[in-house]
Amino acid sequence: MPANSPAIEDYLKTVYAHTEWQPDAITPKVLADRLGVAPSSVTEMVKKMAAAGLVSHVPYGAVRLTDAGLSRALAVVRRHRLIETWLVHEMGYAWDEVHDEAEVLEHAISDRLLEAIDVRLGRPARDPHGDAIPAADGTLVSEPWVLLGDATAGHSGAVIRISDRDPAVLRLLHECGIGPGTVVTVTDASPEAVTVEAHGTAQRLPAEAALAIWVAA
Amino acid sequence: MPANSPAIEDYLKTVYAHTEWQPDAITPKVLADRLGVAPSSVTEMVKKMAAAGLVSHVPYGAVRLTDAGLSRALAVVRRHRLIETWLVHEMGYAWDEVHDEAEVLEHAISDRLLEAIDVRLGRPARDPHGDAIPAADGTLVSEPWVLLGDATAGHSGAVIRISDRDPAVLRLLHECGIGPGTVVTVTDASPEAVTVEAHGTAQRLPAEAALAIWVAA
DNA sequence: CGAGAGTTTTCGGCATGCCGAAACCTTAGC
DNA sequence: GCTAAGGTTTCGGCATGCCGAAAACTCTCG
Ligand SMILES: [Mn+2]
Ligand SMILES: [Mn+2]
Ligand SMILES: [Mn+2]
Ligand SMILES: [Mn+2]
Repeated sequence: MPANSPAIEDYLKTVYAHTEWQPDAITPKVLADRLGVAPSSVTEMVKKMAAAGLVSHVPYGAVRLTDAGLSRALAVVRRHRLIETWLVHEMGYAWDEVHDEAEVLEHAISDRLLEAIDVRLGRPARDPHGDAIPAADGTLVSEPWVLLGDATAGHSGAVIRISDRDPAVLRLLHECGIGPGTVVTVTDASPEAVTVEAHGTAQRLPAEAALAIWVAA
Repeated sequence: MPANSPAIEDYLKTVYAHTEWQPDAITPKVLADRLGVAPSSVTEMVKKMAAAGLVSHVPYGAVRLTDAGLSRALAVVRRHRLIETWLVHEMGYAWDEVHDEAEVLEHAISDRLLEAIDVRLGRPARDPHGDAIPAADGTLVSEPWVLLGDATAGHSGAVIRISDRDPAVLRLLHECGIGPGTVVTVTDASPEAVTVEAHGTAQRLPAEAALAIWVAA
């Protein structure tokens, strides 16, 4: 009946985020891993969310957002990314330090305060990781992209976005001088690692880093 | 065992706030009214907090903060008041609009973000209502004061602080042009209302407003 | 002193969200 | 096709925080 709570907002956000990186719908197991809860907790919560019309789910099947769930998820994603942007632009945070703070604040800020932050920042279209910030009406900017982990040798383009899921990856890329906007050229690609040229120097990126990066197609 | 949670933080803050306006310790009934919960809920929570060493309480008696509880309460009050100040100084809120937002954010902000806000604001000593903001070490500024509701005719002084508990009182005072710093002179005092001269005009303040105002002694 | 009013506590219960163990499906490999 | 592994669900249980009803207590007034 409630249909909204910090817990449900995090479930919605996680289901949505998965679709940004993977074409197939998320399974309960992956949801549980991402959220750091037991699979049995996911079963229960998904059942409640399905009853509330936020996701569709058949027993033993994957979890998909309904239209209502997508719109709720986009609202949470908007909060998360605007807060991250604010922390970096105004509060002196580095891009690899904002995720945990935003993870909590996204559930606590009012619509009014969010609007005030959005205005102060000039209604940004992307957060510090290059993640697109949904507009208040759910609109999203988009550009053609390819996962750096899937790119072939010779591919060249600007980094569009970097997953903020793993702080270790963010720190590694920070040390390499790679961030949103950096132009990279793939010189060698294998399943274990991708070697790119960036700022005129060669960088070897392990698969977990290469799969966290979108490059312009 | 937890000894901290949004609920416990609100209980601590409420017990502390009572001591700023009333000399006697708070009773469970008043605590319940202020928090908007049932008396039985207070009994349970106070028992937990006493077990955690945050308050002292004998059955059927009043509730008092221990040293540990006071220090925890001051930390929450500091958060609340710094957030209110930030909302007014940087986010375009009026002083009668900040309380509810701060009531939620005080439980969500990290120490690091609080420090960044404090620095940005220049480490303010008082919030928009004139409430003293405890320093990170628990230090508090203080000046001699008297409740306007207890003042006698002829008393004159600057308004030091105004309780932010009742938004209606805040709006009334806003319309009267009375805020922290306003110099008022009591021209008539009765149990029902106090008449003061402020900015050269007479204002009749009902008891609930007069009892929400500290004036310099 | 003895009531009665008001306050406080006790008790059973509910809602949310989480867990582990065990049972139950699905599916890939043989 | 069968089986075993792995994913999913069910089930009982726990922690937090809240409630209302009823019992217990305190205190004031007559
Ligand atoms: Mn979150
Ligand atoms: Mn991000
Ligand atoms: Mn609060
Ligand atoms: Mn205040």
